[in-house]
Amino acid sequence: MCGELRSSDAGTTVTLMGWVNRRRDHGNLIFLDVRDRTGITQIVLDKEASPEAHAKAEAARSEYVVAVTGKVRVRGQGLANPNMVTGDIEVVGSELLLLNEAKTPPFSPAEDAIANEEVRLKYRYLDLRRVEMQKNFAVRSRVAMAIRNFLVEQGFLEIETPFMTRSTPEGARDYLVPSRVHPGHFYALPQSPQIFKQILMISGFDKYFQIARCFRDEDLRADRQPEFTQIDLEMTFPRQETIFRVVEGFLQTAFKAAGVELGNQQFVQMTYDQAIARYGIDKPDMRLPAMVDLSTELTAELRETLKVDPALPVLGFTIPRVGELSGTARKALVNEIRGSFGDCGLDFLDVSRLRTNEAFVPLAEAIAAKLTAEQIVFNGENFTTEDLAVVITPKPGTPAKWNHDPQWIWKRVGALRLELAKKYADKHGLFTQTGTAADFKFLWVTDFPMYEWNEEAKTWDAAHHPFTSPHEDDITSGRLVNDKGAVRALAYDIVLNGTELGSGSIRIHRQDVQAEIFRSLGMTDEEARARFGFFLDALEYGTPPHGGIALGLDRIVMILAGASSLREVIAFPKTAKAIDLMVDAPTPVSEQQMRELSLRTVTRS
RNA sequence: GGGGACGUAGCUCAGUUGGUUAGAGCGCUGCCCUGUCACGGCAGAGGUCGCGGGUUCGAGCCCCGUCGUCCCCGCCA
Repeated sequence: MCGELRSSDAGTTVTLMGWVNRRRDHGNLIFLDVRDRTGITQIVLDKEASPEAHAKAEAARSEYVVAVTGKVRVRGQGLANPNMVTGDIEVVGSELLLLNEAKTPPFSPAEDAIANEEVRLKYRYLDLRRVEMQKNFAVRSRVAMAIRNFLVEQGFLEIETPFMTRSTPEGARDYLVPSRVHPGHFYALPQSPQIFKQILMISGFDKYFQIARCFRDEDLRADRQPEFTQIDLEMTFPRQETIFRVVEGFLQTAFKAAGVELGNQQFVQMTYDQAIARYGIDKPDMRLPAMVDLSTELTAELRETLKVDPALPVLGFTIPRVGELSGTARKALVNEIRGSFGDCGLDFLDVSRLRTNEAFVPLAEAIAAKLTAEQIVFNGENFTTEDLAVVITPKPGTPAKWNHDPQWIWKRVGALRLELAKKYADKHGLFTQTGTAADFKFLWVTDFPMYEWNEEAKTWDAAHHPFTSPHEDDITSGRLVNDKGAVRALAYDIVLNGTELGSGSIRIHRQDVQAEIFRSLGMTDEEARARFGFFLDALEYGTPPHGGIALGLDRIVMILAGASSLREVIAFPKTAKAIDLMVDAPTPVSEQQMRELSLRTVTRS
């Protein structure tokens, strides 16, 4: 194929088929770069040697589909192109067929500059011809295959589950499919195969997996599409660690398939509480140092002078290798931070300014020492003026909302940490991909809270999903009833570079516990039966302990491809408004179709 | 649902304080060219300045609305 010929092929006669990437017309000599999935080869057409082929080449244009037959020749002295893999050779075209013409494309797949997304998505077939995209989908295919092979070798059975299933009101909004046969009734597309995979465990398939399409009718983000692909798995009699080892195993294999040798990289583990306290987020980006609480460094006196609330944490963090900021840049930064925090009682403490006042020098030193300690733990480097230090203090008399949720300040400062990291990403180089294991920082987050307080409805909701098992201790201790906020779930997330790759849990396998959880979520037994009766029934027929996880294949590939949007690794993605610009979906349907489904549209006020 | 950025030639973009005929690069069309590889040279075509309204003697530029794309918050068990 076009990317495969080398100087060792010299002398052989070949036929190449592909698209005209570029044409360079020198009059009696024409060069055609012919492109296919594997690469590009230069074809030379000489008017004297092959007048017919040359004449056809004159008519050829970008993106014409051609077939060229000719002899492979090593290029002469000084004619090789070191920038091309096939640059040592060329094919001397003796016969050229124009298999198909092409309209002038709205943008060229050969161009380095890429068009705006609207045009790319509308002409997706042209966009997908670009080398970059071809590469992404090759990675995707290899990764999926590696995972499939790994799981099958580990004794997992691939089983498909329905796309048309039953609507479950919990969680994300469902995509609904109207039933023709049952007027007014709807199927729902699965948000995940959750209940089916648990039933498969009850059915005795002790290790199940599926590369499954899932559907969620929620608003999109760069890392969220309405339909996406999960590597879904479940097994019987697992401990958390059993699941972790399986996932770590297939990630190693998948990354290897994509050309990244993770070796024996540590999959760090921390609890949800630790993650919030150290990073202010449940999916910490471990490519950056953690936050540190500096409140112990401030004496009561200093707090008074600096107007710092004594009851709340003083959080500091560094963004390494930002480089020294100019005075103006520094001022702008401080204003920006103060501006965004002004309404919630947080203030920026400028460590370098502290040093200018003798009374505060010891404090500045103490803070610097703590930040240094953290940075040494992180990457072995001392904290220097090259690193950006940010210290955020709470003013006394802070807004009441904090009193209900002391984690609020951690989360808020944690968000700032990410914002600044992104802002200085190019400068500090921590996010620059090197193609080695060091680019990828994995993390398991465990012990998620079981319940989440819903301020609007004044109820406790399931933080994960209602089939998640609480810690055994929390069942026996009675916290399930008395102290829902403190109940920990046997739920875990796998996080990579600040992106949640997957989420799983050990499930409830006892009908009485399941019923108890439904009750604790404010569901009466009747309601639970109405929604999940079939599942409660199943639990009563000998359910083994089981658990599993689901990982976003799209996100894994996105990170491996170094892309910043899922659209780069999904062949036919949708826009932020969930529209497919190529096929133009969704569309209205005919009156006839609507009638068949017993549907009528109404205008919403 | 909310906030922000963007929308000018096929593509990427510039367009000053509101002022005559709206520009560049790439691409495209024609002609020339035997060693280019982002080929080169000459000539040329190509515009509903997203759309609608308003202000003004005059709007690509100001105001209001609207549509589209992207990013973020909410939402995503």
